[in-house]
Amino acid sequence: MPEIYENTNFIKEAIEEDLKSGRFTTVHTRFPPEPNGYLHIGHAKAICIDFGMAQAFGGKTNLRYDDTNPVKEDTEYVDAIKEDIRWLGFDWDNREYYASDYFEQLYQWAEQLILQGDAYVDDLSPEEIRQYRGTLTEPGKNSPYRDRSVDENLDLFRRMRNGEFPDGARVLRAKIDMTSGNINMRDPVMYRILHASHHRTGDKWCIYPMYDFAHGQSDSIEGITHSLCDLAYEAHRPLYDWFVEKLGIFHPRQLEFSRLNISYTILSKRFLKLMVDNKLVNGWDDPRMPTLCGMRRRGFTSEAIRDFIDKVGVAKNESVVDISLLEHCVRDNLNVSANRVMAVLNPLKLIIDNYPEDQVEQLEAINNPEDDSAGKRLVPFSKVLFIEKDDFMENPPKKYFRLSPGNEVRLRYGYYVKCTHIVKDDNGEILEVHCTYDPETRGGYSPDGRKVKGTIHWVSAQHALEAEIRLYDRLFNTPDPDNTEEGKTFLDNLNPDSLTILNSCKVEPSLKNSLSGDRFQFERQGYFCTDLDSTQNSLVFNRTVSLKDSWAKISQFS
RNA sequence: UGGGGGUUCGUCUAACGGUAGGACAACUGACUCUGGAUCAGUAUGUAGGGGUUCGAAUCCUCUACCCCCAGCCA
Repeated sequence: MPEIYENTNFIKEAIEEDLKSGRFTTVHTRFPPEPNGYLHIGHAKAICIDFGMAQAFGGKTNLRYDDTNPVKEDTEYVDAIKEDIRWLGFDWDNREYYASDYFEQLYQWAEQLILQGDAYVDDLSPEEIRQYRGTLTEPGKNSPYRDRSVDENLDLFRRMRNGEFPDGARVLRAKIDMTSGNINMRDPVMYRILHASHHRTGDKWCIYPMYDFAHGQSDSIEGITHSLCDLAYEAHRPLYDWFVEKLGIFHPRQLEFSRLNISYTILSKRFLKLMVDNKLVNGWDDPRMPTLCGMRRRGFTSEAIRDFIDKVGVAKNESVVDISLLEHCVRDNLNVSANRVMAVLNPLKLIIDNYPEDQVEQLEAINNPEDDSAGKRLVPFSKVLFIEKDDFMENPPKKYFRLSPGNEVRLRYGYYVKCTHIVKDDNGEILEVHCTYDPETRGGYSPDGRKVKGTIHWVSAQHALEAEIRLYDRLFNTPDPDNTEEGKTFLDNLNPDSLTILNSCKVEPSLKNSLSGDRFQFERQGYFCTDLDSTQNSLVFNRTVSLKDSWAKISQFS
């Protein structure tokens, strides 16, 4: 498992104190996803914290599905979630649990609370319960069914289990305090009637526990010492504590941290699902999605994501992390791990007039200057090449170091070439750039020591492979997509240019056998990976992230 | 105008009564066969007011602002 969380944070400090004080002697955490959707990078933060904290103290982490609501959950998600956690680099050994494993125990505990006079069956309708609950500023009032006898409660609850009542007819409630300032303590619902088939227990149950009655006790059963969750559950902690205290069972400690937010990004299962369902993106694993499967397909490495989560830190401040930090982490990781390769996205023909017609040279190129062990490769060179359209300008501005009439540049790993003239079509569009090369500069060095300012990449026309290249950009064009004016939604902030498909790109022949998931740096362009759709005869690459481009910055000011 | 949290460079995050530090972003410059990478440097911050103290981001107090809670969701 990856090393993570060498940095300190308030949770780590709290755990240290607990160990020191003897409140706990070991550290055991859990990651509790609900199997109702795909994991996104917000979950990655929780995963890294849950597993990372346990690991920091030599403890364990359980995977536990929080599957208490059969109408929303599906086994489809169970496997996807496991795959994503493993991909991220974490392992729960054989400790794969389900809240539904504990349904019988939870039921018994519910009866115990009834026997203790701490729970009652309520016949109020959902609407009435809402009314009786009061508001944020007014206390609630007791249900007329609140003072039923233990025997009656027990009888009714057993009949709820037996399926004698329709959905919504009754609920089991904790008897706490209808006047509490904390609305969660105003006799919260423990069980509801749901005649629905559960993905694991099938039709065995028609009553299902609520989150609040399931989570803490599940933690307790598993011996979880530190139950780490997001700030939303802070107001539920008194209830969490209340249940385990009343039941007299092992009492884990719940600690809350702020969830991850990223600029130009939406991290809401509901919104992500909306985009998938409305085909605004091509599925959960669309490379533009912040889902782990989407990011994986995009070419992100799990190392980069873990590094990002680590750099973001753990605190209680509600914060929005700049997406540029994520991009930095991806570049940082890919820079040292991805092999370099030459690819021309928008081809322009470059003809070397003084190069022998049928000659082909194999030029040596370095695979990764950051990693000697990556070795070298040979790239074929010939008279007719493709270069990037952007790398030629007929009337260049100042500080443009690339090819232009009369100017000399270096073809990477190749020769110095000097532009002599261009050929245009009737519309004035440049068809060919002609140049001459200096045979003395093979490999990219000149014996007379003269310097060229620019180095451009190229692909030999007769050896080039055709490829489709998908350019991805941020999905939204505003930093806070969900913050919209009246009458608009986050969908109005979708970036119409988040996907650009380039169809006749030219890539060097070494890419012929690349496999889905392979990552490369296309020199001077960015990091790319071979897409799932790619085949040997029809190559497809995704742009993971562009390289930092200081020319773009210079040119935008001139 | 109930309850619970929060507020430190543009953005995240440290500092636990003793020089406000790091990362990303930005801007200089150096170097470079990727206008990449790397290196060096610059600027920017304790929400506000009182108080305690030799000394306060840190302790006390008042104020302001932000977030969460009124699902038979999690």
